[in-house]
This record gives sequence, structure tokens and C-alpha cells, in this order.
Amino acid sequence: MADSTKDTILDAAEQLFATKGFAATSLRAIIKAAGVNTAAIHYHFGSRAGLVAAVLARRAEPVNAERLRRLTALEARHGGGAVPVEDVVDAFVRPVLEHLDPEPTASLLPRLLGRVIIDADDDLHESVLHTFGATASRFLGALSRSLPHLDEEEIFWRMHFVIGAMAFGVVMPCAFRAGDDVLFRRGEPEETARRLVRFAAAGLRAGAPLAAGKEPS
Amino acid sequence: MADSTKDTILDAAEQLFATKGFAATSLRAIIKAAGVNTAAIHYHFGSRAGLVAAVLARRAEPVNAERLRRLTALEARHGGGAVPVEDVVDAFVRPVLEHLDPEPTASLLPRLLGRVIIDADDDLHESVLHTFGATASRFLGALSRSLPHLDEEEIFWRMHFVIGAMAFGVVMPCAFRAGDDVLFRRGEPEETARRLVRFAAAGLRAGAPLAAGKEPS
DNA sequence: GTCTATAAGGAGATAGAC
DNA sequence: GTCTATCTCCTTATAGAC
Repeated sequence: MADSTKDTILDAAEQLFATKGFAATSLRAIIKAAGVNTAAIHYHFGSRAGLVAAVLARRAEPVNAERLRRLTALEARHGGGAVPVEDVVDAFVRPVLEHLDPEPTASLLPRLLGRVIIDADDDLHESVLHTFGATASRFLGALSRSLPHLDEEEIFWRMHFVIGAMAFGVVMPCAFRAGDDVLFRRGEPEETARRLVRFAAAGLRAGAPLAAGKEPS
Repeated sequence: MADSTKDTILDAAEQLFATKGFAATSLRAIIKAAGVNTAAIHYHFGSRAGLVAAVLARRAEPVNAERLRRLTALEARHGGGAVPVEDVVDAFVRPVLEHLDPEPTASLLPRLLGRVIIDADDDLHESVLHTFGATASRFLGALSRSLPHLDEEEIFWRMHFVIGAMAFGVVMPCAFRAGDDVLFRRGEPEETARRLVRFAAAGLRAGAPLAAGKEPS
């Protein structure tokens, strides 16, 4: 139990960052939730920014490693040629979405990463670019080979849209209401992943914006 | 100039909310930017929440009205039958995206609405549902008629993804860098709108997630 | 490594003069 | 309607005892 206090803080911070957002979570709230001392965060992480970076790194690095592992396996299986778009998208979103849960409070990792994507303008932005930049470049390259009819800039923007769809789909509350009725509730992780992969792959595969033709098969 | 102070506050608040986010913007920052008195916000808007609601309402209501106007015109033109998906998406996203600007600081309205969508969990959430609920319902109904092969829940989730893609595409910084090089920079509003409509319409039109077939024409 | 105590300043909100 | 002054609470961060 050498790192017990440190891990307790990381767990509590992760929970609060994921559910309330980064800007809306104070160190005091984390301290209270973790049941640790006021000075513990500064002792272990130096500052608020240090804690944020630690929480993020602990979860983002394994996710990005898993993404790259899956993409590399796909590329190997296709002999370095084009990988089907669905498979590239799947390798990108599933390492996040498989941690989803119908119970909102249980979906910590997806919501944390969604928030990171979304709370972009504070001190997070540089850290996010650094954390996700290499992975994004690899996936952009793979998509370029899978979608030769699109130029690099178009693929960049479509990947952007996919990330937005993923982050929003993941951070949003699991149920929506109309009046007093719950309309839709998130189902199994597999279901959400399938919906998103289907949507994103079709969007990525669409014809170029200026072309008049329909999507190629 | 009866409302001069009030409007000055609204303008300054809009600017800060759009660029820094809601949670990260304090009343003191707004007061300073607007060059007004400390008590002015509370005199005119009652509280911070009152100001947020006022800023949001001033911009969201015209946008939603324009969305509904365009959708109604489309439905009339198609005699109450199915409207092509591209046109429905266009009516939904263009009233926001046409206010985009290559210069980041000039895209206040899109960034404000993107942030509203995204900063969901604080006191904004109820207000957002109230502001956008009726418009969303109308568009879901139109999409149901345009996409008869999809059930209501699938359409709901895909609309979700479209909103996420739009919000993320709009809030993000206009340029991305790799090392010291600027890779991509946002172009004309028309270009971004065309990219998003193309992507979103293809995603919406994809076959049902469990079906094996490709998209219908 | 953990604690108490506290510094030093920012937050939203209000009272009361003008 | 506008201003100054101020209240109360919360924020991050640190000093120093144990």
C-alpha cells in the first residue's frame, strides 16, 4: 500500500473530473471525496495542474496504446495496404467505448476522455495535443490509405467530426427526457459502439464535398 | 441608449463565455471587460445564472427560429412527405455555421452554442433542454420520415452524433499544429458547412447497425 | 508522509449613498 | 441607474509541527 493516498486522490479526482468537468471541480471537493488531508494533493502532485495531468495520463496512455495496437494488427493483416474504414474507426473508438456502462457513474474513463477533448481552452489544450497527437497522426495516415478519393484536409476534418460525435455521445447523460418521460436510455456498450462505428464510417466514406457523385462502394 | 449598460454586459459576457467557457468565466472578468460597475450585473440580471440565461436566449432563439423556418419551408416544398436528409441536416447546422469565421475571435455565436451543448452538467443542462428541446423534436420527426428504415432510437443517437460533430468542429481552435507547422486552418464558413453536411448526411443515411446491407441510395 | 493552521486572493452577492 | 464599500464563502497554495 505504498501509494495508497496517491491512488485514492487519483480515483476521487477522476470521478469528479469525469462527472463535473475540470473547471468545475475544486481541489477541496477532491480532498473531501478522497477523505485525505488538505495538503496531500500538493505534496503528491505539486499543484492542481499536476494532478490533472496525472489523472489524464493514467487513463489516456493505455487507451492510446490499445488503439495503436489494434491499428497495427489491422495493417499487418492487410499487408500494409488499405484497411477497411469500419475497422479503422473501430480500432479508434472501441478502446474508449468498451468502458461505457448503462449506469452513468460507472462510465468514468469515457467521460473523462470526452471531457478532456471538450474542455479545450484552459491549460489542458497543450497537454491534450501532446497526449493524443501521435495517435491521431497514425490514424489519419491509415484513413488516407483507406480513402484515397479524399485529400488530407478533408480527412482531417472528418476525423474531427468523428471525435466530436464520440465525445458528445459519451459525455452526455445516458437518458433524455420529454416532459416527465424518459425517452431513450443508453444500452449496452456494444450497442453504442456499433451505432457510432456505423455512423462514423459512413460519414468518413462519403464522397468529397464538391463532387456530385454518390459514395463509392 | 436606454439599454446601453445591459447590452454592454451581454456583449462582454458572450465574448468570454464563447472563448473561455461558462464555468471558467467569472462575473468579475465580465465586469472588467465590459467596463461597468460591480453591482451592474446583479442589478440587471439578478444573478450569474440570470446573465447566462440572457446571453444564451439572445442568440439561441433566433437560430432555432431560423432552423424551424427552413425546415418548414422544406416540408412545404415536399408536400409534407419525406425531405432529403441533406436538406434536413443543412437546415439544422447552417443557421449556426454560417456565423463561422476563419478568425477565431469573430465566431462568437457558433462557439457560444457549441459551449452550451458541451458544458452540459451544471445549471445549464435544464436550460439547454428547454431552449433546444422543441427544435430537436421537430428535426427528429422530419428525419424519421426521411429515414424510414431506421427506428426512432437509432435516429435519436445519430442526431446526437451530428450535434457532437457540429459542436466540436465549431468550438475547436481553427488551426492544428504538428511541431511548429500549422497543418490545417479553417476556411470559409461555406466550406466548413459543406464538409459537415456531407459527413452528417452520409452518417445519418447509413444502414441500420445490425443490418448487413450497404446504404440505400 | 501526514497533519493543522493559515496565508492571500477570487468568487458571487448585497447595502446603502448618490 | 450607477457607484463604493463590504460581507461571506471558497479557491489554490504553503509553512511548520509531528
